[in-house]
Amino acid sequence: MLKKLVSEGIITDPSSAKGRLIQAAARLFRDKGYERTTVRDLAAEVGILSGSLFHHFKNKERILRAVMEEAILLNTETMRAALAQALTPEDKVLALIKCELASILGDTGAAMTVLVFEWRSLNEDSQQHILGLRDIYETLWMDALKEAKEANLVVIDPFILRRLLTGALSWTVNWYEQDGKMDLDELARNALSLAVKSS
Amino acid sequence: MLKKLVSEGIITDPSSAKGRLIQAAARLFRDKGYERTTVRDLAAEVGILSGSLFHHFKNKERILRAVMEEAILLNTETMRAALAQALTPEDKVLALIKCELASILGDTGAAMTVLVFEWRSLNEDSQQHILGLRDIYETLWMDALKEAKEANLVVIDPFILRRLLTGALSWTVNWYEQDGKMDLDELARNALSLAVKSS
DNA sequence: CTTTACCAAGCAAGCGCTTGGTTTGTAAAT
DNA sequence: ATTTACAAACCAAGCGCTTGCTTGGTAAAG
Repeated sequence: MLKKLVSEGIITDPSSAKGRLIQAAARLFRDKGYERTTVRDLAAEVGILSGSLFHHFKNKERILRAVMEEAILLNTETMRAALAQALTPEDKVLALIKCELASILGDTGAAMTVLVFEWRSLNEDSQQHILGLRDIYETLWMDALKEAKEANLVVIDPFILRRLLTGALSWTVNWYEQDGKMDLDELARNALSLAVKSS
Repeated sequence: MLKKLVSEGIITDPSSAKGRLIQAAARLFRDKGYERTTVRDLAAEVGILSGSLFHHFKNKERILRAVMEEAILLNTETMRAALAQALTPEDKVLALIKCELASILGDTGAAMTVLVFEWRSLNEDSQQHILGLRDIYETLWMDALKEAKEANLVVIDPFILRRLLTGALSWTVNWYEQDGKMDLDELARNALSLAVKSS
């Protein structure tokens, strides 16, 4: 999945200098916040001087944008693949919940957290750009929830449900412990029980 | 409610210079973020020079702390008052949901948003201090949810449920429109339907 | 011999905060 | 009623530091 996207030029190779920079930026932006992270912090993390950053990105904000963009693109593809395996409407919703939790709590977690918490630091153009990518992602969700609604699995309006779910799932980053007693699948089932009536 | 807390010295009078400063800070911190808001922005908003801020607060971080502290104190009292009126376990949960939504989407919304999004900008001491105030607030929630669980209104573990709900409700600040077709009560009922089985 | 990736040095602007002094509000003393 | 005393609120100026970013040049790779 990742390899395919890299070879297609959609996502930067994580082993390249630029790719390592994006990953380091995701971690730093999550841990210290975008504003509190200096270009010197960023450069030190990948072993270069601060001025050299601007060979790869024209300014600091573009680094933030790249972090967010690659996270969305990767997770949209992951979700599409998972949906292809799911059969029933309930399976699809569960698959989406699992994917979203995995993206938030797994490898791309730093970038996803940045996507949620550092939105304001993007300029108008970048916000518009990322918003476009998010629309694709959100369409996958809405299609699945509408289908669940038609199957009477869901009582609330799908739009409202999606938004309440977005909050509930995003927030897990603030409390869920990867090594605790509850594994990701159980968390996903708990979240599903909020959304659907049966099961 | 507010008057009582002001007269008891728990909350700063919003019409005083310091009070207006706290309210302006809440708005600016929400709209631009804490780091992006300068002490000059802050001072201009209340019509003084930047240096004069430090007569009221010893540093910028203390302003952030005051914003958060007063929001929690006020909303804890509001919740306590609402709980006193609720009879059944389901009523209590609905009352808490309404209170939390009102605090996020109403007058104290700016401060509550800051509380969620600017946590990292507090120093260690302040985080500890605010955490203590949050514990009181959260205890009210946990008592109500445990009661609902015992009454078989709730299937999930109350701790997990509270955390999923926290996210779902906090997130409303990013999409709910005050003047849209759905009023706060209907939103609250939708949120309740996530949490409890009946109704 | 051109392109890519970096370094070395530093600039201009903006930041939080300090300092010393002036105004304003308040209340007791005359 | 006027004066005296004092603290609270604010101004004017600017210091020391950090910030994102630029510039001109070098090393290495193909």
